[in-house]
Amino acid sequence: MKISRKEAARQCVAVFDTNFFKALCEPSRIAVLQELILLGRADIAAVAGRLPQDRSVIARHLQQLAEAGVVRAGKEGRHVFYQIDVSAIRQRLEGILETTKFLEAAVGADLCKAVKTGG
Amino acid sequence: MKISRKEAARQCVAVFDTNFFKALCEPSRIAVLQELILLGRADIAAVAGRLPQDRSVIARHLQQLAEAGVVRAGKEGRHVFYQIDVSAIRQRLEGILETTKFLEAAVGADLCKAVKTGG
DNA sequence: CTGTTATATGCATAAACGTGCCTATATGCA
DNA sequence: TGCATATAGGCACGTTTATGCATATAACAG
Repeated sequence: MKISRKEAARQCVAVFDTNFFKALCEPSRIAVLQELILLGRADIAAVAGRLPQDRSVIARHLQQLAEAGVVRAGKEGRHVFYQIDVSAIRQRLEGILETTKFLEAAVGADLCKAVKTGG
Repeated sequence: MKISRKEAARQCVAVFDTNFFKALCEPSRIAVLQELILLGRADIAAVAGRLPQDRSVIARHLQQLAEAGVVRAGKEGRHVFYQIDVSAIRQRLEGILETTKFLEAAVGADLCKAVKTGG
């Protein structure tokens, strides 16, 4: 399907301007995610026990990751267990990749024209 | 191929902790990217002319996008022309998706075990 | 050579964000 | 009820970062 450059730009913004990338662009949150992978499923204290930051900091990072759909939270009594939602991440990435392919089709056609200022 | 959880975590960090996501997590830079898609290939002034920020700000955003491999720069006389590198973005996303699938295979197996603190 | 234009960069400022401390709330245990 | 633990959230502080201005450098036009 041939889509317009304008539509491609709109889709690009819609895909990239989300909390998904925002959540994954911080090294500390990646570290949290790494510990979560190693532990499989763990509560906040268990994750924080393996990282230098304060518990409250880890708790907030996990909240942010959950809002981004990267991890899932499950409350059990006093504990809130987190686990990485790999299939959600994969689906999100597949969607982004699909949009990128549309973008490639829309942009690749006429890259010859160059826009510059008056001079 | 079956990979260990530890190896999956290592790969996850290697993939996510890059300037690629860092470049794409800022709305202003996404706007720059959007204009670049609309214009096809343009110099800094042409992009900045369509955005509220100062030229120098746009120039730095474009530099950052170039360092992340999202756009390509080509100097022609006084002008520096930028264009989005969609195939590079696609290849990068495909690599990330591949890692995510490995992660899915390593993590999905034993998600039953839960780690929590002593209490 | 002079002036104009495009970009790069140093600097200061403001906003966003990560971080840690403290406290409130809630849950579980004796 | 009384106490300990897990989490949530307010608050202040320091760092990062986006932004704009001024200036330097480079290239083109006259």
